[in-house]
Amino acid sequence: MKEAECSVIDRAVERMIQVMSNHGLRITGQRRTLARLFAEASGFLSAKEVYQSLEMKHHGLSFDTVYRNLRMLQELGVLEQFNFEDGMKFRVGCYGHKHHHHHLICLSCDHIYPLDYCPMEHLTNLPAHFQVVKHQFEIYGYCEECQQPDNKPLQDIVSV
Amino acid sequence: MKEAECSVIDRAVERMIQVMSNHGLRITGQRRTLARLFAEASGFLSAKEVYQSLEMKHHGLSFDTVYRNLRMLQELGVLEQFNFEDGMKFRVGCYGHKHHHHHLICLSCDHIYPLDYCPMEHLTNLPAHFQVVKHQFEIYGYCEECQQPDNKPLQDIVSV
DNA sequence: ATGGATGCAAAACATTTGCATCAAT
DNA sequence: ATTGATGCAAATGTTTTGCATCCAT
Repeated sequence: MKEAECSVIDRAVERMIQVMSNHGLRITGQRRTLARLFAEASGFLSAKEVYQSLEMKHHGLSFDTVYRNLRMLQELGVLEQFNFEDGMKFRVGCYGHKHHHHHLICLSCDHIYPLDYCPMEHLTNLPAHFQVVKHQFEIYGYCEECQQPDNKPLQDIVSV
Repeated sequence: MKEAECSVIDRAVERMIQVMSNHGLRITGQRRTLARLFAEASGFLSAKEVYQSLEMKHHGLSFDTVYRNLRMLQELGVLEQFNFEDGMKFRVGCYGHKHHHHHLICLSCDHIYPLDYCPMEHLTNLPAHFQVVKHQFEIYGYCEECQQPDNKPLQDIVSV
């Protein structure tokens, strides 16, 4: 990893730690590792993936601590939380990214690809009195490596 | 309920039952009630809601039967399945509707409002080699009745 | 030293599976 | 009568909670 990238990540880590500290929370080793994990992560992480990653450095780690810290970081606005096909996942919030974007998700290998398109920017006929808080836009399918002719969904072959 | 609507629903029920029958599945009383429930439902239903609804007519109903039948109908393409904020929900598939659409979901009262806009129709820069199977687009916020100034998400008041 | 963070155990909740029985075909 | 559908119980997986202990402040 290049030095420039390191300092970007380091700054992201410090920013997350600062938020926790500003809120009177204590900076434990696990929270430091957790912050670094998300600063370095390119995409979304599930609670299980976070656990498995932290557990390498912190033996005897328990799942509830992971959940508690994920929830805490989400409530502080540091992490974003989204329901995917296979469960809840987390990533650093929007302002930690260059810009807002969405994702193509491969149903076969679970890889996530960024999509530089946001439907909210193009949406015209939104009802006037709905106060938008957030939105979710995900495209599911098969990436180049995983494309197979027999990956066709069942709907296409059922006659109704 | 008007007669015309009844027959539309009746036809929807018969169509669903026909699909099950065509696949060699047996038409039990519960499956008949289940088909009618979804034919009459306007929006999405959770497994729990389905259970509670069926349980009124079928005493001693068990949850696993509900799950088995929901999964079966989803695999047959009769039902669509989506992960919402508060868990998995089901509704009759697209072709059972007038046309494809998305939803505005109220975070306060859980009501779902249709949105006649599909981002896939306007999407221009989709990577060439991604084979799209399905997509998800939901807007979360507060509907007219539920709007409150203090419904602001935490992110807006946290300085990072 | 104080109070928040942790690990442990156990609870809560949603979903799935094995198996004996029951009922649609 | 055959075989799939059901109810029951128990297992599984995920997330939460209570509590004693530990450690960052």
